[in-house]
Amino acid sequence: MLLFDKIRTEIVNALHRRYGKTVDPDLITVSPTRREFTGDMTVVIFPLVKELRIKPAELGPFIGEHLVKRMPEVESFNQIQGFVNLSLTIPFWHSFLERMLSDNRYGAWPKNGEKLMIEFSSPNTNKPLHLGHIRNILLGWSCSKIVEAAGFSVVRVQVVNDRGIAICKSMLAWQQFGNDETPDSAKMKGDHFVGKFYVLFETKFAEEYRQWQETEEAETVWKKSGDQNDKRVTFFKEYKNTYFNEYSALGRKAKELLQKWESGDRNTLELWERMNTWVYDGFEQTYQRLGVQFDKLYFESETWKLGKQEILDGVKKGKFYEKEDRSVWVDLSHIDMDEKILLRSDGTSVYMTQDIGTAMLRYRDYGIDRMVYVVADEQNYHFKVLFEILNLLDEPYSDGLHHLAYGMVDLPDGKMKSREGTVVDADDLMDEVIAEAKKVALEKSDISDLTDAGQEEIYRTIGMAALKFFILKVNPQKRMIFDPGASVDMQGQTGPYIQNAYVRIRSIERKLDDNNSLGTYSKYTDIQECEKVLLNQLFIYPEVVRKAAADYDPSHVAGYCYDLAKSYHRFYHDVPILGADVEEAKAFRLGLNRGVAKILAHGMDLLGIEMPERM
RNA sequence: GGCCUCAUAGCUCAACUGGAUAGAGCAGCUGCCUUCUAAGCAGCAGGCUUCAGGUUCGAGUCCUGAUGGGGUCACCA
Repeated sequence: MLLFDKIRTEIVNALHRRYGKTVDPDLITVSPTRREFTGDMTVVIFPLVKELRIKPAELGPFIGEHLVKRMPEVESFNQIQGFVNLSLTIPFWHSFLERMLSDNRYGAWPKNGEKLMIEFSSPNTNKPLHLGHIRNILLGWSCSKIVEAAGFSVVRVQVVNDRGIAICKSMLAWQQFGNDETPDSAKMKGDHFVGKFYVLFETKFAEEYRQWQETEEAETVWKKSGDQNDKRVTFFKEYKNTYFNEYSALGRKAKELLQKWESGDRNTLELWERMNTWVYDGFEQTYQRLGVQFDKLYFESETWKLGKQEILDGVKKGKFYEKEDRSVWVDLSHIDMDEKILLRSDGTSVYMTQDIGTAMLRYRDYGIDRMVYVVADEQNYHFKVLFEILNLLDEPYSDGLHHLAYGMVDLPDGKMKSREGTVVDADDLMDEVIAEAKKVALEKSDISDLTDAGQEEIYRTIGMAALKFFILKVNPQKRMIFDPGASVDMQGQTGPYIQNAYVRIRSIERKLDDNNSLGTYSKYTDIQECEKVLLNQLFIYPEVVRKAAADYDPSHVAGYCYDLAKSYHRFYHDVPILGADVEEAKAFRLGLNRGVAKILAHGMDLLGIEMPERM
């Protein structure tokens, strides 16, 4: 922020002139003054004390007096130990408010000329989206908005995992037990419909496996395993994968389908396309309800063969090496990492191969400077390796790679497990929060003069705000516990609480006369504590955006919006706005009113949350 | 077991990246609606920041170790 930098520069110059030493501006921390002290900006001078070997009792007054003298914005200062608190002048705050009200881009930073691609969502096409995806999608979307506000051009993409054994399982189950049913005939959302067959496959397979365990063949396998320390049940639990690959009839058929798909069998491809289309229809509805869009979809069915050529080129350049069995590896032991396989001995690709190819393809498509992957933290190592490899290959964007790793979402009683049916479905969840919002609204609010559609729209807005805010307020890195009960809370540190502040503002605005002018407040000097707090917070906003973008962390914005709303509620409670005793106070408070509304709406938009006019 | 990561009020989360007396919400208890939307405001209570050392003017934050969660160590994705 400009003022912060100005203060730092002034101090550096003054110290240089007085003591003949040039100090690093980064040594000087300038931050908003904590509420319990008087002042607006605080300079921490401890580091300077150390550097210059001058007592705080001498250095503090010197810096304070200098800033008061040299900066017209600085009115006075006080010092407590190593903290110099600066108070800014009232004209400064007046002109700030005027500036932020008239600047319709306030909060956003100028274009920085860089292009950033962000990948999020990236679902499999065999199951509907669940709570884990929701965290991913909300994070991805919000980050994309935040970095956009911080000056980047943004490309939003997802990689759709539309191939592989999983979708083949759904296809097989549909062929065998589907009776030509379709989402229409079953009156189901497409993704749920396909997911139903995936589950059906797993059920049938589990049944088959259980029966097989009674056979002599199974008995022989068990005895041969030699691992008699384990219990029989434990053994077969772990043996499941091997069974699928070597003995299971269903497993064999599913793998046959996969082979047919890979060899381009027409019937298989048709079915595959048909079922995937159902799934996309379903996903699209979910994305729309979540309010997110993508600029480009990359499909694994199109990218899975990419990367192989680059790997072979890399071998020629000596970046990778081939083992005796012709598999290709990269050696990262020089940076304390393992060897990693890049091509199988039969020459086929692995996940890493494909990711390398996809990265290159994206660069060709868009010429990006930065690439952000929103993927759960269980894949930390994978991305570490991927980035090292792209680095090794001297890819032009390799300095701008970032894995936005977020923690998994747990339920109050533990992990979500599909096997135990504890997975929280995305669509159900949205239905629930909206229903809850409606319930609460029917108790507390009076919007009955609106049309039914208008009312429903408000319930939707409030419910979605509760859900989104509940998820985004948590630091992405951290594992979070999702308590369904708490997620529909509408009081306290919640989305609806913030919306309520906005609605109060809008209600006041509506009561204003048609001439939208606020009146002049330049004579208003008796700024109240609760007003000062709002000014300070509005002033900080661009810095919050910058920091959230630098950290790829929407929780900074969420926390900020909550704090601002809280300060507003207090302001609203403590001072009359329309009924202010003097004209300039009314004008000033209306200005604050409007400024807060503007920033709340802007900040919440960065979180992908809409603001209602009434609630 | 190796590596990575997390641990803050009963619960869910903050703490401007090393700064002032660690803050919010929920849950519990008290007050405040004839006045701009009470989905609000104010107050009470709740803490040896998991433990033990270290670094320095100063540590929830950095270093070492311990304990306890989670992740990852596939020619799976």
